[in-house]
Amino acid sequence: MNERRPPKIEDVARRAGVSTATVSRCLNSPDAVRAKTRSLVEAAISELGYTPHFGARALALNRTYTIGAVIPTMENAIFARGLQAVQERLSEAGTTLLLASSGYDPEQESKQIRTLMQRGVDGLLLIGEARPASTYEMVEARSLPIVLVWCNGETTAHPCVGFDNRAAARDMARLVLDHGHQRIAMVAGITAWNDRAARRVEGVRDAMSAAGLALDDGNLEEAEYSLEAGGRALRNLMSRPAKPTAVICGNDVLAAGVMKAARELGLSVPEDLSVTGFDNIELASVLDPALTTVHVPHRRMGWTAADKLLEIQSGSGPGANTTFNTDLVVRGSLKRVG
Amino acid sequence: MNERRPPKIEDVARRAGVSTATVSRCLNSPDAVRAKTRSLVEAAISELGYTPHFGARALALNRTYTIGAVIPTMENAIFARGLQAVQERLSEAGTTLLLASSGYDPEQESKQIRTLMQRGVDGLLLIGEARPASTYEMVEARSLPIVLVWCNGETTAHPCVGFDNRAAARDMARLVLDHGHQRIAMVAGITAWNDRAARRVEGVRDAMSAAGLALDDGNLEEAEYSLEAGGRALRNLMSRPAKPTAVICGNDVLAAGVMKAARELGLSVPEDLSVTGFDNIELASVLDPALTTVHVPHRRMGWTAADKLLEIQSGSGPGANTTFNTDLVVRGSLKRVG
DNA sequence: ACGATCACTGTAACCGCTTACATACGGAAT
DNA sequence: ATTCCGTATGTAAGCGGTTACAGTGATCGT
Repeated sequence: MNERRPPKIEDVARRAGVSTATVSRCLNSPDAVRAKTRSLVEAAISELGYTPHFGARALALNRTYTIGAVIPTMENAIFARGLQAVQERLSEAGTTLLLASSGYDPEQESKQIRTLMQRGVDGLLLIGEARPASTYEMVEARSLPIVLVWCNGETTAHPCVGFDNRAAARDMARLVLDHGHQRIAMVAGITAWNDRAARRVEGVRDAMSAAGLALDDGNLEEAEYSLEAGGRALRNLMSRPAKPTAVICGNDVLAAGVMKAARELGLSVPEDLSVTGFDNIELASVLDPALTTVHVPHRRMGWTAADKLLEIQSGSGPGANTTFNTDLVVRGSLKRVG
Repeated sequence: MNERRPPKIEDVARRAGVSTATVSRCLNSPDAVRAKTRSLVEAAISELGYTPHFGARALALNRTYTIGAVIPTMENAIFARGLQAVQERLSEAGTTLLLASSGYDPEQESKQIRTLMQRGVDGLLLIGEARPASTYEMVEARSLPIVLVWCNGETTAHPCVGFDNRAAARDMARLVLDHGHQRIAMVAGITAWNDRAARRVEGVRDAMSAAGLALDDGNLEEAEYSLEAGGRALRNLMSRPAKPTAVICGNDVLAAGVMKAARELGLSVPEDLSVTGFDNIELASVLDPALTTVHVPHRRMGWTAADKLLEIQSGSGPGANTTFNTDLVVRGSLKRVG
């Protein structure tokens, strides 16, 4: 019943006995108005419960205090944690995060970016560097600030905050090799339009070639981001002549799927099969045996990305890329052989 | 370099040789304009790459085609999946989801709601029913449509889409009792301002009382939503005189923490200790043994909530609450005793 | 042939806020 | 006292859409 329209700046002005300009100034540059006037205005504001109209502000300023992010999926924990960090930082700066997801599909991603741009976001946060040139062009046409996360800028000039996926995967593969494994297979994420997955494959390949081993159709499986896909991949690998003694996975979820399938195949981990993951999500620590994986500093990545976005937005140049170090987390799923 | 300002409706009008009103009509009520004119305008629009200014639209219509949601946390999968579904449905209807998180803190939640309201969201989606009256009042003052999820409206008149947490927990407890357990403990989520957690405790208590058993300080632990907290809770329970043979957990994450801690304590699940969860997140199926838990139809809940929100928004009344059924998922972590 | 009716389209007011510019005022310098 | 200047405030023109209302032809009935 009580649906009276919300107060506007004019109502505040009238009540405080000043002009709308003064009210606006109280809100946007408080020092420009005398302390006495200001307290008058502030009283009126709180009595009326006034709050500026978002659309009107966006129109007048051509600025929304919103940054948009497109992540591959909300359903899995990897991005959620990083984004949570981004959000924390942004909200300290009075900026809101508008979140969309693409389902790992570059076309969907482009569509979502378009939507975000229509809503006038002040900046864009995207995962990884691999996407069609047309997508980048669309963003550049509006010269929107953009920051890429989870990558280190190997193939793009856009500012990046992330880590070296390739080096991290190489380290993990070396670790597995150091444990005496020779028949090593990899279950990777889908590498098409996913540079994180692709770099991880390259990293593993680097280390294996250096040891005189090959990673090829015979011992490499790509699988979408799910437990089931990981399981299928393992079954495929195990149906080949040279069964691996270790499986390096492109992420923890695939590794969990692999471990589950191994159990179903009657293989015990790590006695019959060593398994490693990537990301170090919570899941990794509750598996039995616990998963050997690569720890990625999600939260620091998120904070830094947010900071960088705010910087760029406020005019200062994008500055250098930020590349974090990753750490190997050695747990029970990896065993020495030979 | 190419930072020319985006085209406005006037540019389109000029190019198509019509007035801005006609362009606007082409966009908003296409039937009101002659087909020939329309194609002229549409051509101009696509040549210029015109896209309406969000803020201007919001100002003129006093409507943002945005609905806001506040969830306790993005970091865990339960809400992510439901929200993903909400988003899918909304985006089909041309509406965007603006997401915020409260960290399970009612004060934070209120703050986030305020922020969303300032941004002019057309509706609100909240988790659960328990929150300070002042929060509800704030929303009602602006007569904003609101839908609650994950609950069944026991304590509120607001429209709800969810399930009966109490009944589901009761079913689970009965199942455990039917397996012969007598010394049963519960590790619940924090129940303050969290009706889901509270109802689940009540449900377990219902079933136990009916069996002549008590759930009290001696065999009930509350723990925040994390593996570690679940582990701590189990250690507490196990340090008491009457060690339980089964632990019913308020959610899967706590259950995973309990199972991990059990392992560390040298207890094997389910031989020494049965464990059950709630939510049936992916995690439940990769645990070893797999977790007996309650399946909740997250996706359908999300879809339905989105539909209801759109309905209310478009004027039709809120209609009845929707209550989904839950299912017990029986897996290896629960064993018969006695 | 003429007015009535209908289907489109144009004009311009308005949505609520910001801000360039004009104005008013008080005090310091002359 | 007059001029000048800086500070605080007011006035009003946008920002880019939507839409009530007015206007314009074309069509139709008589």
